[in-house]
Amino acid sequence: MNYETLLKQHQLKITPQRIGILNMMHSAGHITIENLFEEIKKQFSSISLATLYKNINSMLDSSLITEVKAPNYKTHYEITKTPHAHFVCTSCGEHKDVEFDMSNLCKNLVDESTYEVAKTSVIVSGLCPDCK
Amino acid sequence: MNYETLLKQHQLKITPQRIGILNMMHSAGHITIENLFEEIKKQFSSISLATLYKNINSMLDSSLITEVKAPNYKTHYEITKTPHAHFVCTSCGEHKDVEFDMSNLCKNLVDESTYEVAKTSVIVSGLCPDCK
DNA sequence: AAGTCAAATAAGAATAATTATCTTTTAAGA
DNA sequence: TCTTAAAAGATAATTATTCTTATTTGACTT
Repeated sequence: MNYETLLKQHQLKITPQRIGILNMMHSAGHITIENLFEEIKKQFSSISLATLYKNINSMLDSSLITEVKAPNYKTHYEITKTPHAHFVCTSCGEHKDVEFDMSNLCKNLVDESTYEVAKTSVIVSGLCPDCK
Repeated sequence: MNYETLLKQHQLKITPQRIGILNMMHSAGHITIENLFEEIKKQFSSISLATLYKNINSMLDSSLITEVKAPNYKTHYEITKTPHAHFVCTSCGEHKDVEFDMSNLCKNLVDESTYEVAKTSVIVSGLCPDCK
């Protein structure tokens, strides 16, 4: 699916800046605000940091993107995909997606008759294969 | 165990401010920097915010405390306990500990022959029993 | 118990990160 | 096309965090 229709589905206006942000985010996999700004400036030299923040926030509000907040690392952003876990390498800092069935996890976590589970975030840190 | 020996174990100097911070953190369970500062000022009216930040950082470095970074919420801090998961209520904002066996989870998550897992963070959000 | 020293504190300056304000521009529907 | 609400850009304001310097204090030694 392309980003135009994705934005439309989330009732967000289609702008070149937003397309650019989503492209960067997609090719990086996960990216911080500051890296995103660096990259996006290459394409839109006059883009304002405020525009970036505002777009990040509106895309977060609509759940088009997701924030990944790993302990000891800056927040990374990714395009929302099917639920999965993250692995963060303490050596190279890389954030990697890890396939994982969240719904199964929740059954073991809290009593779903008393809690109403909405989202689950699983972040594992350690050494990735390259750094081990 | 009291906080003096806990600090000593982590090779941190015992100061009244640090004892106070740990007391607040313990009674709150999980607390943000700003709430911690509000509370601690009642006890140490002249405490500096820089002191709070520096202590939080040194206690994080030594793993005496742990940061809990839930999506959409400010970072909360807690005294490091045995590994457990967290539940964050999207209605009242409460952070609650949830018993959970992390080591078991990891076995299903990544191939431990290629990855070296150090820590795991599991944060579930939704409605707590009181808000459901 | 007094002396020493590295580390911690306080105060405030400096820097970084995020949000708000205001004007201009633009996407999208009539 | 025209219209309008929303988005972009510029920059100010706010908030969060770190740094600097002088002073104080905890912990260790004698």
